[in-house]
Amino acid sequence: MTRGIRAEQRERTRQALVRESRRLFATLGYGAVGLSEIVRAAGVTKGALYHHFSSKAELFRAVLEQVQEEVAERIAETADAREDTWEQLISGCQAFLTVSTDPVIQRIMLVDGPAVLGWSEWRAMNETTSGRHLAQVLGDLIEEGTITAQPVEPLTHLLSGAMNEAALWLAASKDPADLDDTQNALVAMLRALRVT
Amino acid sequence: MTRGIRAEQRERTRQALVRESRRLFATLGYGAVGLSEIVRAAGVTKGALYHHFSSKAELFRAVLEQVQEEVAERIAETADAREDTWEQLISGCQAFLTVSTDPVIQRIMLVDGPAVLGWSEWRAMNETTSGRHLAQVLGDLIEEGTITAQPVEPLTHLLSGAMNEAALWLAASKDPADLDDTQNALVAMLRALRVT
DNA sequence: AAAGTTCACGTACCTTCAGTACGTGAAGGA
DNA sequence: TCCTTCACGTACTGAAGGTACGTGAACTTT
Repeated sequence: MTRGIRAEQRERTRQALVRESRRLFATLGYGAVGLSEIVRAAGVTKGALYHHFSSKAELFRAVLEQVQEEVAERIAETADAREDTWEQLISGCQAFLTVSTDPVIQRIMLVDGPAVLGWSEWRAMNETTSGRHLAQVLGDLIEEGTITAQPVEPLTHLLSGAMNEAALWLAASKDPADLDDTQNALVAMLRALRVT
Repeated sequence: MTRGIRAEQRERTRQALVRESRRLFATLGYGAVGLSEIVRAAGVTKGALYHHFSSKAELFRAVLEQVQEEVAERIAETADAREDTWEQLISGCQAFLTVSTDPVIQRIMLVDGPAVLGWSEWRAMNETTSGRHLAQVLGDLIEEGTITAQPVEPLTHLLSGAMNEAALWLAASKDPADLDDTQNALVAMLRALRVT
């Protein structure tokens, strides 16, 4: 079956819009990028943009969704290589710190994301991607008795926030030893959760 | 000595601008508040606003500064009541979680702050207020041998980020037990830093 | 295959917003 | 008393996000 020449073209323009706006949002920040700049880079007009997205914020939302999925995939890839649940947690956290050092991911996912979409919506999106993996692993570890029985949600937010902030700092830091130091401190804190 | 009727009036308008914009930024968010709305609420015109602040972002910066100082003061108040350095850390962290639950502080300090001023500048401001207290106490604890010797900065960012995110979650949560659960989990993680 | 319908845009326009240029009148100094 | 300074107010501008409507090619129907 042919996919239809029209549907094909539609998908191409949509992808061009997402791709170019992702690049511009990442380098200049959401607020500093105008729609005219985006459509010029994508080779279309504002009419096309508003045919695909109902607002600038929703275009950003589409970009953020793409970024989130990429991050989640790369983390899951690393974590799922391990058999032991505990080691999945450790390697997953380390993978997050490594991946999130990318300035592109930083600006879109960690800085502009909450401000543009509002924190609660940003949280909800996170929950469906990389946040779910963390909560899942933590829940497994509690169930198998590796870490102390306790509510999962507070723990998830504490760790997620710690890693977000650490990633932002690491990206701006110059000393390459900082990454090691941070990972060591993080692992020490994680170990605190284990039953003795 | 008279302070001068002109300097007095100047201060009054400036404070009115900061006060009203703080209220509006907190309720609607930085992006959704227009300057016209602010000057109308403050009872002045845009000419006055731009006489005091060179841009909308710098007005926000003044507001954020005020909020940061208030938060830092309230935390220092709680922490300094304790003699033991370790207990200063614990009570300070708990105070932060309590204070930062205020939605006004949330939106300005944690959500819009990094996006409007950029993360690095936001970090720098934090460092001069509440962030300094945390780094100070952690440094003291390392020096007195209470917690394991390690670089202070990674630790500071991990904890700071953990508390920021937890505060945002707590403000949105409905179960009052969440606060206790979070504080327990946080204290458990802090205890992990102690030398055995 | 011809006529009708849908749809993926392009064009032109509107509204609102941050920011600026300049005027003004009262406060302060000489 | 005259001159200067300064804390605003007024009027305007450019650009931004968003909208109304037109159009031609792709699909559907008969």
